[in-house]
Amino acid sequence: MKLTADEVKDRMRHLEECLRERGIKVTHQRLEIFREVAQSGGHPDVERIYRGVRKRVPTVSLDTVYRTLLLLLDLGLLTTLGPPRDRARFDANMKTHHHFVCSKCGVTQDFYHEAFNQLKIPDRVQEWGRMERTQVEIKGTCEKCLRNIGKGSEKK
Amino acid sequence: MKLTADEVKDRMRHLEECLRERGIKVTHQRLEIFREVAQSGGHPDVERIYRGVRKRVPTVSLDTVYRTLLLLLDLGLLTTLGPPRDRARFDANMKTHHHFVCSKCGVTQDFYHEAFNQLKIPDRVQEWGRMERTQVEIKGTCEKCLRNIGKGSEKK
DNA sequence: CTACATGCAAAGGGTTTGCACGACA
DNA sequence: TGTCGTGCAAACCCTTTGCATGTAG
Repeated sequence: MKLTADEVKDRMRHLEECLRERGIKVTHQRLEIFREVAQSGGHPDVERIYRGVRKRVPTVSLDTVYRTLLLLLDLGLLTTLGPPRDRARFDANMKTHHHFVCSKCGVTQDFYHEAFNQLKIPDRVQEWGRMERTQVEIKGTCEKCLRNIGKGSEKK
Repeated sequence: MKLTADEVKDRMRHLEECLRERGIKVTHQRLEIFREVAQSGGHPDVERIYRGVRKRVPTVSLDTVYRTLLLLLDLGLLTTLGPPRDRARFDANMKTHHHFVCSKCGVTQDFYHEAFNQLKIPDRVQEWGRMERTQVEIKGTCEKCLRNIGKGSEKK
């Protein structure tokens, strides 16, 4: 579920704005790290983002990637799958979308589905805080893992 | 969202059945580790489960807790929040339920809501594998974190 | 009795932190 | 030019693994 080239450009502009507004410096590394997540389809983890960015910024360090991703999370420019922080996998797609997660191998597929975008949140839940995004998460076993059943562990 | 005492007993019986069926030994540790997750409300992580079990089985070791939780996942007796394995938080509540996750502090609240239990999965998604559970995940900011805004970081 | 499970300790990986150098504003 | 960001390396987790001992079946 890749963003288009134009969408990426928009998001980059938005990033620069956000940074300037808050007096946070616009560095080459921050731009490229964000670009890497925005361009990538899928839900890259830190390691994958690091490898991608290094192709364009060979001197970037792993801890800068960590620090930048946490910064982008705080700014609300990225989200994570599942609870934040812990071994996170990042997502720059802020359009409402939904997930199919394989409970064997953990692979996560995005999909769009209009009917899932308008779910009414129960009133008592509304009171727990400020609601920001509603996503449907379907857990199951992906085709690949189904084929592997009985052929030993496909984990990790 | 605690299970009742009776539900815990049922789940324990079910666990013993599952283990025996597969010729896996029913040990004191396995029973108590499962009980700990089943009894606990919330979504304990490994550390918390370890501390709880140690009150009743003081000699249990952390790696046994890890091994047992992975075993229980494989048997389908537990689930995790978000993708499996990575820094998992466990859930023994296999009834269909939904989550509100605070994107600041990561706190996760369960809720039941009948309308969310019967969502129709799009056909093209059905084809990706075997669908097992559909959950709605609402991300937002919890009351507590909203009150803390501007008072410095409330993270971690 | 035998195979499997456990506990211990050490190794392995991922993430965070402290500090001096370098780059944006 | 001053301040914030970066890179490096070491520290700090959390998780997994190897092996001898213990125990359920």
